[in-house]
Amino acid sequence: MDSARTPDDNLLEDIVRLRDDLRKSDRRVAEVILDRPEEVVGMTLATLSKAAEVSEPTVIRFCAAIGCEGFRDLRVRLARSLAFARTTSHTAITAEDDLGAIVNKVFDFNLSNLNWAQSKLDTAQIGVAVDVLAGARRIEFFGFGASGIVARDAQQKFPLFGVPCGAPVDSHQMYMTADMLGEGDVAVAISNTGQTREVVQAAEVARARGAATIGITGHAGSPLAAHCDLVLLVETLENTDLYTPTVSRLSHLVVIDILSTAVSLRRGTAHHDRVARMKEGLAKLRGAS
Amino acid sequence: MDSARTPDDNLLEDIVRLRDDLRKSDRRVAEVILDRPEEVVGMTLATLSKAAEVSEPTVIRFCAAIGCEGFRDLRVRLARSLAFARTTSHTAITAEDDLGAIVNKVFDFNLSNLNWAQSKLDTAQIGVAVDVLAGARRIEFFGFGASGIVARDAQQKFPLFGVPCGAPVDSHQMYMTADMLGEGDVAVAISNTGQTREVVQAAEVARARGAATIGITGHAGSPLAAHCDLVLLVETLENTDLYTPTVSRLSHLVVIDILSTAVSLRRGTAHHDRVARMKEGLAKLRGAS
DNA sequence: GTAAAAAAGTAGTTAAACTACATTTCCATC
DNA sequence: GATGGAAATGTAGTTTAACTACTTTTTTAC
Repeated sequence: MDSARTPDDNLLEDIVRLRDDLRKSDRRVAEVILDRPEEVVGMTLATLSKAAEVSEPTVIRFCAAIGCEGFRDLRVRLARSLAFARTTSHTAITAEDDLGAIVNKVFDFNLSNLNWAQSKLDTAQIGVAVDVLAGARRIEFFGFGASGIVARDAQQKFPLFGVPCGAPVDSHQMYMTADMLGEGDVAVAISNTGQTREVVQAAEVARARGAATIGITGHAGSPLAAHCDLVLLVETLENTDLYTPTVSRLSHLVVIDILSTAVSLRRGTAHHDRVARMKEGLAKLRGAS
Repeated sequence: MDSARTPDDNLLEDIVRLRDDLRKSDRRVAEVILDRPEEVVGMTLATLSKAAEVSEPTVIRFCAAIGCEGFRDLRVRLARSLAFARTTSHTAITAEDDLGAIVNKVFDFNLSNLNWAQSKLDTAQIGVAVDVLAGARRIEFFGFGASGIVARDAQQKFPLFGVPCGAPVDSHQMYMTADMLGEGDVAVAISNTGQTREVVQAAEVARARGAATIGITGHAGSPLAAHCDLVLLVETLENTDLYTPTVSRLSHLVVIDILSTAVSLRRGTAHHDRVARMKEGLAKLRGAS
């Protein structure tokens, strides 16, 4: 996909991920960069090598190891990375953080994660999912907990999908709904881990009943992926520090936006006019006159 | 807020703005940069001077004229500017867009909106809200439609808030809940336009009953703002193109993340341990072992 | 323990950014 | 229109920074 952005754009996160496979000296450079990236953007090679207590060629080798073409390229790509987020998934929120730091870290985690998800998303798979959804007689979204929020949000997009949409809220309703699906229906099952029992079960049952099943998950080899005809892998920089918010739901919401928009655009003029009219009425309800 | 990233750091726009006041030769450099900025990021001074048909020192002078500390600084700031611009430069989604373009536009609308919201958020107001929420006996979140999704998400954060939290789902329950609130309770009312009748009413009633009211809205002068003790203004780049997704809900979700995290960090060790234990159990439910 | 490979540093070279000075162009005044 | 001064711009050279080549040290495998 020529217009998709590449991981080049999130160098900080690349450094975090590659860190364990780097040479010992390279890791010292990495630590300095991760510790104070905004400063490093303005440093010379000599300054950075001193800060990391390695030689200049070692820094050059570090640049090559992380995929940069020299130090100049490192600086440019780091600046680009910092435009998105100044912290990485490895940064914890602690009780020592003042409110400003909390605000920035929470935003940056989410920004960085969205950017990461975008760069890793397989547009061809999205295209297949759009085909399936555009042909659906009915769509049911299954999710629990944070993914339940995404499922409910997706259901609200039923005017864009252009067919009846549901999002059952408890595990019994989920089972019942899945069981009543059949040929021509689509089940979209959402779970970042891909292991939430109720969601996996719903996908399994829906599939057994003849519905097409689409999984939205962060884990390709998960039980959910195994029970779906199609998997939309939404990679996430999730980290498990106690106070780091669950960021996957935002990228899942964006994927829902994409699916609903793309399906809607498939529908043609009558649908388009109908959606426009509905949005106009909704704006009145919302009071945006 | 000294550590907030602002869209002010946008060299491309600076160049456009300053262009008419630049020297003639400087304008030739500006034209090359504006014509092909992505290339310029990777150029040497010599290459750029040739492309602009000026001498090298003239390019250096151009750098100084636009506020850069030399060519190296120009390159870094241009890279940063481009990273911002890439997320903000999209036209409306139309039926002519291929799927790749839709994917990028949807992501970029959301990314640029989060960036904007972050830069405009008043951290002092967030701090006041955190104080109020940390002292609440009970918290109820009110939202409808897309904001209903946010309210439900916020309610799910009750372990972090550390007090009972609710998010009534229909207008009758919202009214009943608001009416039963009292001194010591907090009502958080969420509406991007600030004009959704049911949400405004809930805030009004809750406030009349003695609850502290916090509004999360994109519009400072709205009816919702008028009925709240405290307003968290979450600015949004919302646009009303038919197929541009409702991006405000993502920034509202991030604000909920911030509030819940900050309140949780206020609670102390016993709460901290309790949250940790709960998250551990939840991870098991989610299957992340 | 030994040899080979990998890692890392020193020394030097090259390229790039920048400064100093000279030349050209433009503007204001008569 | 001519002249002088200021501003703009370029040439030439210097300095700095990035990088390469080779040497030394450390690590790994047998």
